[in-house]
Amino acid sequence: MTPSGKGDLFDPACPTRRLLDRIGTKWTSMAVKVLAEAGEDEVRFAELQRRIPGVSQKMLSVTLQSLTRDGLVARRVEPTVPPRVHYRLTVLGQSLEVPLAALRTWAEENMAAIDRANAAAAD
Amino acid sequence: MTPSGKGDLFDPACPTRRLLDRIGTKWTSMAVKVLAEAGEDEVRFAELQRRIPGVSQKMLSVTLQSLTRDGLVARRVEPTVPPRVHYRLTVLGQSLEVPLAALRTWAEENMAAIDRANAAAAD
DNA sequence: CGGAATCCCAATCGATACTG
DNA sequence: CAGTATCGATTGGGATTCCG
Repeated sequence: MTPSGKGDLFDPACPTRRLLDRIGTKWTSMAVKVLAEAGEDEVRFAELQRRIPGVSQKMLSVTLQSLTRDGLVARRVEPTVPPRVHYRLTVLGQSLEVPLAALRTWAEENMAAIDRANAAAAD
Repeated sequence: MTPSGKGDLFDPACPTRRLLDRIGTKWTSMAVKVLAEAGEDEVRFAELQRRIPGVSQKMLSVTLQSLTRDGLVARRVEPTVPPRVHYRLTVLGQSLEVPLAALRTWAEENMAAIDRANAAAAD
């Protein structure tokens, strides 16, 4: 990356876009929310899938991998057979939950207004 | 839209995902930021493009259309020739800026930690 | 049980060209 | 100037199958 070439892009100093690329991915915010609701408790893979309606095994898997690589989620494997894998938010992940919760609150309070604007624009 | 159709999915009671679908789109958050920085002032199309490095005419256009339909941005056309089109955040758009700014702050403060986690995971 | 691998479709985005 | 139209490349993500 960093094509210092020509039409060169925005600035690498814009972490916001990079963050939105991550949390904007289809299932990430829901996974963070579910894990945040669990508080200190760990949540197993299947349980997460149950609590995130519509998510496929694959997408939940890649989503959790991504969050784990980013240091937002911690993964713990019980070496039993069959294995049990537990997830929880890291401290960093919990700190992200704060602004994310604010965004959720905004969404809950204002999506209706956005829907109304869209309906009005549909003329 | 209005996923009353079929591709329908999880619960419609989750406005967060729908919001993230919008602001998570590549240029939306940057456009909102630039418009927010302008405060009460209006910003012209070309000026927005100048302030959002890398955005194409087309993408800026569709982004602004989307924001306008959502009632987050107001569009004003001066019927001169050539025309001048001005954009500004609506009150709703300004209210979105608040949680969005919080997310930006988080991003600026913690993306480095995420990058470090990624580097550490690259083993 | 919790993934990894593969396939495939749909949406997104960029480049380019054209218009009022 | 501020778009719209079209096309092609890239990506996201769902379904399915296989593995430890």
